[in-house]
Parts: sequence; structure tokens; C-alpha cells
Amino acid sequence: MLEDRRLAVLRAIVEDYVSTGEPVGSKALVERHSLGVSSATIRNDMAALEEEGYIAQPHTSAGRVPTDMGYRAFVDRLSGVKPLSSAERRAISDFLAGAVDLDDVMSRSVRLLAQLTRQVALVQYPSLVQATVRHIEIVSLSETRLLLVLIADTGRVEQRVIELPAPITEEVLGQVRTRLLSAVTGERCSDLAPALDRVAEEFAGDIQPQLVVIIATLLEIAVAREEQRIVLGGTANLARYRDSFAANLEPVLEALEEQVVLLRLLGEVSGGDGVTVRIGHENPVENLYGTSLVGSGYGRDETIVAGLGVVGPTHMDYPASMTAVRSVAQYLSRILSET
Amino acid sequence: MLEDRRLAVLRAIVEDYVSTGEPVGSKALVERHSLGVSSATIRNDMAALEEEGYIAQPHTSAGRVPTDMGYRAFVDRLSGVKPLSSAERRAISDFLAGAVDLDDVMSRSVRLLAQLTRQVALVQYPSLVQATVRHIEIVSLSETRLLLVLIADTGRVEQRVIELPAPITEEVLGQVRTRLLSAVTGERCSDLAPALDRVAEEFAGDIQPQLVVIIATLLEIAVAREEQRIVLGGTANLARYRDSFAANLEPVLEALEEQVVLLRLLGEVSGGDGVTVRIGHENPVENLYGTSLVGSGYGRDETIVAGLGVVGPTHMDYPASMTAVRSVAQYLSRILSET
DNA sequence: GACTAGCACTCGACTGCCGTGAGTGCCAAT
DNA sequence: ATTGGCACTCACGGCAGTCGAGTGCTAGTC
Repeated sequence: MLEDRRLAVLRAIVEDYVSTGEPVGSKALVERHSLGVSSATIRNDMAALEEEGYIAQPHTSAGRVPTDMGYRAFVDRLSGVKPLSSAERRAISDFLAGAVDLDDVMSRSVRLLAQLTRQVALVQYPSLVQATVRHIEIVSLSETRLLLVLIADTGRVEQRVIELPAPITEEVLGQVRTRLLSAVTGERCSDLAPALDRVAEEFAGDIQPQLVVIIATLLEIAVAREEQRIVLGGTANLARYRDSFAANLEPVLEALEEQVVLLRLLGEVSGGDGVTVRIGHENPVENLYGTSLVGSGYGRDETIVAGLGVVGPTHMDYPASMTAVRSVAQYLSRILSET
Repeated sequence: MLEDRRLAVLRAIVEDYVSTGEPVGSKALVERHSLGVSSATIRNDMAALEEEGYIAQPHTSAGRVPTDMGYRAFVDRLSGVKPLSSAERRAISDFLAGAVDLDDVMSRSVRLLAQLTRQVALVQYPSLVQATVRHIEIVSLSETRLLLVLIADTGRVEQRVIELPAPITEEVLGQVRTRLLSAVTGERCSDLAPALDRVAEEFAGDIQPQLVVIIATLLEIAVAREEQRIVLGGTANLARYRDSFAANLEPVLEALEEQVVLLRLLGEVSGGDGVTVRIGHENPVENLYGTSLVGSGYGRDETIVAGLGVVGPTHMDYPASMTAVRSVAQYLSRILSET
């Protein structure tokens, strides 16, 4: 009973603070929400909530503001799932439908997510781990320069130019190409090493050095480079806020420019299947202590291959962001699985 | 004589304003620069400069601030070229030296430029117009899906998945592939149309529809998609400014997210060979009226193939940005030509 | 025991007022 | 043409006073 109301109060505080951006007081609270009790009672509840660490006052005689812990409780126990409007549903499928290739799907998704949530959106390229090799291509650019191209069944294309330690003739290259192709096609990207090693053994000592480079590079672009790319969009949404959040965007923008940081952010998120929320100090990076991440994995045929999400101020609209993220993740999974 | 001093005054005003960020008055001016005359004289000059539109006062009894026109005069007639420090030179070549492929060169360049100028950096991918086709690859993904890959001699790789109107057998596809390859290899990307048309005519009516799609797509990725990608970096530098500029970054960030806008920005810049400066309202986009662009074309073997540059507030350090942009453009050209 | 009404208290935000000083424009003198 | 000097403007910072939203506490009510 009592507990129930306190949680309701917390919820009301979060909602009001998110929408107005200003500390919320007991009186305003009873006016805007029909809580059925007087402001004095609310004050008692608020004092208790503050005691427990869910809310805080910026200064005496000001309203209360949720703490990271308050938001955490809000998302964990309180936020009902906001259903998508049909307009939004249509927007999503329309938006993603016209994509012509993987790059297009990614950039469309990011735009869509940024637009739906009005936050910064992140979308990670599907990992090659679960993917299989559809084709590899070796093109000689000059006597000692090769272009290696690896095409996965996700539609993803990885390429790399390499410098050989010694020249290789077109003829030998042709043999190598054929042999590699048959060894590798259909294999999982993550399991290329044994197959490639076998090919290496087959060929004689003469071209061994060149072959080593080729194989090492193939492994690298198949495994090491996996899931390295993350597309970013909607940065301008950070500047929408007129409060103290927008006052120093520098650390946030800095963090968002570092692919490494983004990978760490999404890496931990793409494991589970539900929507993950990381609030304020729960983030792994100091620059992002003032922001929250709402993320989700997405996949292809029931396997999670990468992550996506949005980043915004801790006082963001969690329910809305969560539904948007989940929906886009679902649509994206569907599209990938159809390919 | 008189003219000379006025210009010197203008230069001093721009320099001081850029470094302090605050309106500069006559007295501070004579103190910081050895102009050899009294502040009263400077005041007269300043009145004249204001009359002519080079400077303005934010309000009565405040110092002067350069107008867009003032900056324009500054860059056109006043700014001496700042030589690079040897440390900077080394940073540039070190930074660009380790690149493994085109993507890497691009992303390194953007980081470098952002770091050198402490502004937002833009680097456009080399255009395919002047490039020639090194190789094309057609991979069948399913009965009616093909992956087309086009590899240019710049090392750039373009790809696209297409849906065929009707199935095509591996055998026929093999013929088509061979024929297309020989028709196209070595040709200029911009001149593919006639060669491709000839191939289209050779093949009989049966597979005509499929071929049309293939050829159309090839043309598209060779020509229409040319120079469409622009990499962006150093956005966090926009938030460094603590003045009114940082107060509303939203329009700027918005503009920088639109590839179309960036293309328009760099498009006009990459024509000439020197460094181009576009100040405030000279920009083609309203959102960027508060910013300036310092850009330059860069090329490969004397031909301009794309542009790069930096975007920052109008009160930026033009000489420094200009030298940095020019140097990076030169180094980049050299690297491209070596490939 | 839970809720409420009321009261005293706190303290940031806003206002009006002044003194200060940086900066200007103009004029007479060199 | 340049300069010294002077009167004027006006943003800015500090200070006092008021206002009001918000709080905590206590005594009273159901």
C-alpha cells in the first residue's frame, strides 16, 4: 500500500522531470497527477525516497530530481511499455523497406532510430562471426600489390589492399585463388583458420611468404575486423536540450567519436535479447556519466549478431526510447533474416 | 599610407578577437600591437572601418567585432601564410604513413585534420570520374540475386546487391561476366556507358531484361555514386567554444549530418587548386551562416578528384586552418599518386 | 496509524539601483 | 594627419529587497 504509492510518486517525478526539465515539487505533483492525497503526504514520501537515494534536491528549497538510482528503479519496475502508434509502425517498415544493400540498411536504420527517439542513434554492422563466406576475390593491382575482398552471406563486403614481400605471377595467383576459394566458400567466418592452414601446407616453399601474408590478411578481415563498424546518427539531437546538459557536450561528442568506446557500449548490450538500459554512472566510460544508453541486440535467424541503441541525457523518455529500440531491432532482424 | 594602417588595424582586430573571443577596443589594440600611433587615431580608423562594413559593435560602448566582410578582407589581403612547425610536418607524415587501405587513409586524414586545426574536419572520398576500372566482380547470391562489385584503380571498392527480374543460370552469368570484364577493364569510370551498351547489344533477347538491370547498376555505382561519401571527424571541437557560438550547435550539427549538404560544401571547393575559404553567409546553407569553411581540393597525378576541409566558427584561426588544410591536401595527394 | 492542514523557514530567482570602467565620438590643438 | 582631452554611453558586477516555490515539522483529524 504505502510502498505502492511511493513508487507511484517516483514514477510521477521521473515523468514530470523528463517532460519539463525542471525540478518537481510536491504541489505541482498533486496538481498534475491524480494521486488522491495531499501535497503534505507527498512530501513525506519524497523525504523517504530521498533518504533511500532515489531522488535528490539540487539545493534546499528546490524541487526533487531523480538520481541515477531513481531512473534505474523507474525502468526496472515502473515503466509500462508504450505501444507504437500505427503511424510509427508504418514509418519503420516504409523506411527500411527500400534499402538496396547492407550499407543502405544500416544508414537507414540509424536515421530512423534517431528520428523516432530524437536521440543519438547507434547501429553496429552485423558481425561476421555467425556469417559464412560466400565468395572471396583476389585482384592483383600490381606485381606486389593485391586487393583481397571477402563477401559474407550477410551481404557484407570486406576488403583490404596488401603489399607482398615478393612478386607473384598471375598464373600462380590463379591457382591460389581457386584453391582458396574452394577451401573457404561456405565456411563460417570464425572458423577459417584450419581450412586456410591446410591450403598453406599444400603449396610449395617458393610462394610461401606471399601466401602467409594473404592468409593472415584473410583471417584478419574475417575475424579481427568483425563488427568493428558502428554508424552514428542524430548527433544534433544532443544540442536540442536547453538545460545544463547541452552546456557541455564536449565530453559526450568526444566519446561518441571513438569507435572503441562505441564498441564497448554496444558490446555489452548485444548479448541478451531484451532491451538493455545503462544509466548515467553505469556506463563504462566517464565521459558518458551524464548520459544513458538504451540498447538491444539484433540478429539473424535467432542469433544475435550485433547491437544497436540510442544515447541521450539521463533525463530522457525511457519508455519511448525502449519501444523504439526494440521495434527497430525486430524489424532489422527480420530484414536480415530475409536476405 | 592611411590605407595601409587601416588594414593593419583590421588585421589586429581579427587576430585579437579570434584569440580572446571578446570585442576589442582601441586602447587594448595599441597596447597589444605596436602600431606606433595613439588610441585616438585608431578610433578614427575604426570608425571608418565600421562605416565601410568591415567591423561592427555588438552595442554602443563596446569594442568592435569583425563582420563576415571583415574576415573576408582578412583572408584575402592580410593573412600571411603561417609555416608548419617541423613537429606538425612529422605528425602529418607519420599519421598518414601507416595506412593500410583507402578507408584507412580517409579516416586517418580526417582525424589528423581535426587534431591539427581543432575544428570539424571533412574528407571526401576520391571521385571515380578520373579513375579507371581495375576489375569488376559478379557474384550470384541466389537465383535472382546478384552482388556487383566494382574496383577502381584508386583502390576504392563499390558494391551493390541487385534483384533480377528473372533467374539467370550460372553458365550464362559466366559468359556475361567474362564479356563485361573485358569490355570494362581499364576504361574510365565516367565513360563506361558506350562500352556497356555494346555488350548489351551482343547478347540475345532472352536475358536482355536481366542484363539491363546489371548494366544500369554498374553505371550507377560507377558514375552516380561517385564521390558521395564524406567522412567527418572532430565534431567535439564545436563544443569547445564557450561563447554564443556553442549556445546553439543544433543547426550546425544538423547540417553536418546531411551528406547532401556536405557534398554541396565540398563540391564547390574542390574545383580550384588553392585553398578556398567560405565565410559565414557565403555558405550555401542557412544552418551554416555562423560558420566558415576552409577547404581545398586534392588529387592524384595533378587531377583534382575530391575535396577536404574544416568547418568552424567564423571567428576561427584562418591562417592556421588554411595551412593545415593545404598541407594535408598535399600529403594526401602524394599518397594517392603513389598507389 | 495514516493522512492532512497549517505554519515557519530556506533560498534561488528576479528586480531595481548604483558605481565602475571600458569604450566611443568629437573637438580643439599641434 | 595626428593627438590629447573631455563628455557621454552603457554593459557589468555587487548589493539589498521582494517574491514565491518548496521544504520540514508539528499538531490535529479520521
